[in-house]
Amino acid sequence: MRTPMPTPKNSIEPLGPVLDNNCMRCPVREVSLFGALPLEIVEQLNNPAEHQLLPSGQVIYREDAASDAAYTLKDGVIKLTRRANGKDQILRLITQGDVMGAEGLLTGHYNHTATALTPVQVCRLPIPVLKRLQDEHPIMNHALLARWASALQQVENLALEIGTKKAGARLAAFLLYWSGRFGHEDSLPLPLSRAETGELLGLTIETVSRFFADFKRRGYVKEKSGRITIMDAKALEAISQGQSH
Amino acid sequence: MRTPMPTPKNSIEPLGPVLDNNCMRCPVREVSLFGALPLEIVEQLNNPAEHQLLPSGQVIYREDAASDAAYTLKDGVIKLTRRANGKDQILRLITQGDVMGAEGLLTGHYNHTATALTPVQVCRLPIPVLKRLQDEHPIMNHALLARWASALQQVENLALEIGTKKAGARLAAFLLYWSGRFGHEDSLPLPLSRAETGELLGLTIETVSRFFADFKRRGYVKEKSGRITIMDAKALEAISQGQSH
DNA sequence: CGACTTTTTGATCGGCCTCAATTGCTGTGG
DNA sequence: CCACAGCAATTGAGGCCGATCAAAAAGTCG
Repeated sequence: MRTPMPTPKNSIEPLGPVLDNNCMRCPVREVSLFGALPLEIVEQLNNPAEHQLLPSGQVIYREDAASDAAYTLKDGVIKLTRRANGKDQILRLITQGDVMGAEGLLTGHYNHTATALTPVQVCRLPIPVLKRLQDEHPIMNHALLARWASALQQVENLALEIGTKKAGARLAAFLLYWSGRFGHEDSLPLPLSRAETGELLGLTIETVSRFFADFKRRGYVKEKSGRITIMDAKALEAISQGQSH
Repeated sequence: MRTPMPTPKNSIEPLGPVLDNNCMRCPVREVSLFGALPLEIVEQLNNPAEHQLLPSGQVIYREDAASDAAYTLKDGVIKLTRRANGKDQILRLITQGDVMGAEGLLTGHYNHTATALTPVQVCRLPIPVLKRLQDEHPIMNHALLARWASALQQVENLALEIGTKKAGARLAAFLLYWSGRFGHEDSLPLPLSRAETGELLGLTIETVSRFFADFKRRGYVKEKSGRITIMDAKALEAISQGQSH
């Protein structure tokens, strides 16, 4: 259902089967769970079959399904959603280096549905392997703890936004937050449709579209084929704090 | 505000009557972080000064303050809030056996303001002690991980509720959730004011009051001096799923 | 009992949703 | 290269839900 994107965007390069499956050369190894592990352990882990290139729109796992693996995202963007009352709520956006699905370690099933918003490269980590690493390398627990804490903070921020701010302020805050993840570039990918942005912020397509269009009209943001540029962060900042008009 | 609190803040000194400060006899030891520890370690930990009895309304720590300790709640209810746009959002309700403030382990500061909603008994755990336990007893990390995962799920549920449901459904869902925590009793304490319920659910005092009054009129709930009884869980369940009227 | 706070109820307003139609974009096939 | 189909995004009109403003009623505690 995805694919407004003409280009694979963030992909390191290959569409094709040519993946670099060597953990030692993994571009996100240091920031990943394995950053904490000794190099020789990482070498043992090397299992080409566990590296996957998936197309945009692909569902990687589903809410309530039995969990067999956690994933580290090497490239692309993934949404984690849960469904209530027939409505989907995006609870987290996964970007490069993030871990997802690790809740399977504790509960045995996934808490979300994970869907690729762009073509993605993921590293699949079977739960039993993760369990073993956890036992053999206590340091791994620190890494997991840090991941969990970061996830908790993200969701708390989301609840705070949705619970306290109105539509325009939520959208402005989200754009600023998102730009913070790609701060090094002038323009940044925004692989969320209006519908998905709404599912994240607890708004309808139309409301998101209206405020987005408004921001563009005022020159606060530019948008072109799935990429945006923040033109006036100050203004967005003010709006996100409720000083509208 | 809650009860006007005559007392200072983090006073080590227990105000009330003599507490049973022995960890070995602690009613929540098995469910607490210490449940994982060998008994002889727990004995060493025994430090009477770290057990506190605090009055309702007491602020235990504040958002952004440097964190010196985590806490286990032995008895009572505590709200964890964050502030945005001048509005408070309750992000979690802490009940017996829950741990709070452990984020200080990783970030060095608290992510919320913790306020007692009832008189509470807490067990104070200095961060350095926790760090040491973490190093010396890797099993402790499992306990922490489980706590973090549970907190994450709670907040995700909150975000899901606020993001996808309307007022009446949110309130009904909350009442059911809350009754789930005191399932063994027929009537259960609800130590949240209408204002606080609103801060949790992203609603105003008046909206909460209106729906609450409505539920009572219909006989779905009874309320008497801070305690409620769920009379018709089925009906509330239906409402929480959007099948109103 | 009397002062204060909290809750309830009413009336009105505004923001966001809903329904509906138009415009714009992207990829496809003639 | 253009026409067209199929979506996504935009824009408009109207209605409902919940916020806001205001006041009365009920509960709490000295």
